[in-house]
Amino acid sequence: MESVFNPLVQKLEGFVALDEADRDVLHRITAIARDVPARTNLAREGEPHNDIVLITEGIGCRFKQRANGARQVTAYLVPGDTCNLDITLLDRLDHTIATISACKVARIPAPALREIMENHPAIARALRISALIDEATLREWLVNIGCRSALERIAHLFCELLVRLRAVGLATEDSCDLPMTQHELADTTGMTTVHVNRSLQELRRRGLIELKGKSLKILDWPRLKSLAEFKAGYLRVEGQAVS
Amino acid sequence: MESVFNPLVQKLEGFVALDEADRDVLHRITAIARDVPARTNLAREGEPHNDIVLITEGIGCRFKQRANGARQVTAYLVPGDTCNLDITLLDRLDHTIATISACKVARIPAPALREIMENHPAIARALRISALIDEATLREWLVNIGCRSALERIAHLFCELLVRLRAVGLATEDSCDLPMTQHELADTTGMTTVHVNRSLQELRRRGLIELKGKSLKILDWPRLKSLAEFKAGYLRVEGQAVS
DNA sequence: CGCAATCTTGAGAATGCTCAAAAGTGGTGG
DNA sequence: CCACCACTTTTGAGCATTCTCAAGATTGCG
Repeated sequence: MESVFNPLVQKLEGFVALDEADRDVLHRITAIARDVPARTNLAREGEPHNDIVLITEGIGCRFKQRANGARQVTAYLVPGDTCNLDITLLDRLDHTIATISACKVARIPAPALREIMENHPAIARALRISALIDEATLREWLVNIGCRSALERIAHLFCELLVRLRAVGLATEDSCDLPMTQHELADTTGMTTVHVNRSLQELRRRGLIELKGKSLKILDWPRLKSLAEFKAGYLRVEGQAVS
Repeated sequence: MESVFNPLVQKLEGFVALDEADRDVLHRITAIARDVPARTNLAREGEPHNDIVLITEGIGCRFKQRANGARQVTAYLVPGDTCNLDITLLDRLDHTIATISACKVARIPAPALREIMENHPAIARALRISALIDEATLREWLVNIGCRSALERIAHLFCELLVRLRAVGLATEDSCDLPMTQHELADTTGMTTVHVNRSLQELRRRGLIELKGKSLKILDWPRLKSLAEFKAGYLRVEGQAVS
């Protein structure tokens, strides 16, 4: 029963070698995941919270909101992603965590996670690496919004998403689910919905991508990658056929 | 001799209670800081590196650079700031760390820091909190560039800088050093130098700030703060007269 | 004192935004 | 099973913010 597909195990094994006991613990954590509908807050800005959130299915996000309603998505959470390792060190959350699509979410009490990290150094190490990658991703997003044109931003986001989903076995060589709306893509890339729409059309017109319903297919990876100036290094996913 | 001004001690004491031994270790770390000229790289993107960098005087930054030369500053480092706590977990750096003004910089070998963190739990805890705040600041910068107008971005950056420098005793109630050029402010806020210049003039015209040489004075904190929609919470500096 | 970097100004252009409305899509209840 | 409604995507037109290019003024360092 332990050989069930598990994005968390797959992700962490990309960073460290896990033994049977490690995998066991991770399977047990993953097993407590519960269904959460799309567009549901998992933890709200300003609130204290005590659980570490782990996504095992679906896509979630972190975001901050301005008084005028403007929203900035600061991260996408894909299966295998956890949030807020050191959460007990801060009293309140500075941002909101929510689902985008319907998800399965495990909530791990902070003391339980601490115990796991103490007893399983490989897991602890892998989770710390994971947190560093999340931070590097955040920096790359800043570069994306700060230095790239609208077209490049979308292209870069799609490259990143595909690589991350492939790393946990949730994408084929060239396609993956894309559950977010154009409005959410706009909130992610610092653009308006209208301009996201026109940029998507331009990417399609150039034969770089195909969008069918909620599914993204990359038709020309080399050109998309080069347009976005995408270098996957910051994601630390080795062994990607096309990196 | 231990009562010498020490921004690292001052910063960490804002998060946890330190005992004499803790302070002692921090003073010893700080003492090894050496002079580094302005505009000097401390660690380069793509290179492995084994030292934790600590700024004790001056202002530094992290940045990433695109092939076309475009640069995105992803963080400012003020005295008391360290970088890359868990550095040994990743083989190479995803960004460059450099000085902006002339700095004093201590380089702490990773094993030495690990030992300190093991023997001084209060320091370990404070440094972890510090790392979380750095990440929260990164998120706030993403909001800044993604959601705010040119004028608001500069205003927000100035608010943040003043609060951070006050927290380590390096700013008066309303003014601080501002060693970065308008070109560097542009690379920070995702704008062009020309537009930074015009935005600064507008802030001056509105009576919000005063810039003399490399010194920034905030003339109307309430209005500047409200223009930028600045909420200092993410910086976790309590006890600020004007937060 | 002179040179290089920084700051400032001007004018025209482009990227991306606003507002508005139409077309398409999917889910729900009757 | 259909109809309706809300949400999402698409399109158009005009406009604003910000960029580009270029040159002149100022500052500070050697």
